[in-house]
Amino acid sequence: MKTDRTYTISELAREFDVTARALRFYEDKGLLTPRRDGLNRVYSHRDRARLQLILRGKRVGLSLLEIKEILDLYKVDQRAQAQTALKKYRARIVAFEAQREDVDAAIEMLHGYVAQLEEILAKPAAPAAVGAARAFEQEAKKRLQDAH
Amino acid sequence: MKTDRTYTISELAREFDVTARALRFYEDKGLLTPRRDGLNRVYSHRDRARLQLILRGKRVGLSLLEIKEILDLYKVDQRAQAQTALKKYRARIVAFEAQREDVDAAIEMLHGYVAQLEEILAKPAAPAAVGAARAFEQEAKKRLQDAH
DNA sequence: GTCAAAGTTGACGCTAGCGTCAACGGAAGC
DNA sequence: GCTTCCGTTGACGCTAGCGTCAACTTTGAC
Repeated sequence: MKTDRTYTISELAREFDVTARALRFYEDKGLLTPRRDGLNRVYSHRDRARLQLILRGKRVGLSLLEIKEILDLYKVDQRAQAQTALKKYRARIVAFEAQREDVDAAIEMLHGYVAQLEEILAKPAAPAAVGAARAFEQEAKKRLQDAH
Repeated sequence: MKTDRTYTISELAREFDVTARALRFYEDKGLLTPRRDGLNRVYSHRDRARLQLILRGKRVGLSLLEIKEILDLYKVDQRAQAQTALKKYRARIVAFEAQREDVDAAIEMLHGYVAQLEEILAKPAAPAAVGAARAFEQEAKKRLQDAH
């Protein structure tokens, strides 16, 4: 596993579609600590992995501080700290599971909306009963409103 | 279904554990539009439902603008608009599914961390081989570090 | 009447998470 | 030499999402 490749700041920025400014910001906040070649930042394979975790954390709605906390729990090497780390991780898991439920609910809701819109669009003013179609639309609209 | 009960601002605030300030803010941003009794806001059962959606949206990481967009798509009543609404909803569904994957991945990751921490804690300096236990801890620690 | 509780509308403040200069330093091509 | 990238460190700016007064009204209890 020769993963000793390194990256420049703009390489990483391009790869993950963030700006170099963001990477420096994460460093300021202690989330990344690339080595230096003179002044220039040199990102290792592990820095890259951390960045992935940071971005994933952001996508699921964590603040940079929360992400840092999670990453920092690795520094644990005493038993007492391991205990509290464990607690925190477990709490996070519970929170994430709740969030997954929210996401699932949102998806379901949107599927419902989509289905209703599809129904409406599937009725392009029926030739034999325009009035009936109109009535149906009104009804569908009402249901949409009521869902609100 | 007699759901014509109404709510005051502080009732809703308490129920959903947000501040009255937040509710007024959502109104400013056009996400809620309660009726008025003089100056006082009167929230209906539908306002309450909208609030639930707003908060759920926030929990899954949507901005207030995005939430408003989704809610506003209901106002659609022309076919052309229904088409674009449909597209937007579908795009949202795709985005949410990606987010669910992120959440699942995060949960899995944390489960991995927890398992490793539990292993460490399950080895309280074995009586017959303290040295070996120490070595194990070092190894476990190394693996944790490498995961980073 | 008056007193407290709950409501109202501004208006200003604050944090997070960067974007956007400004001013500068090598290194590489010509 | 000069220019052109790519990088650096400040420093200021900006938006979102409220928190927090301030100053006032309305309403019910007593």
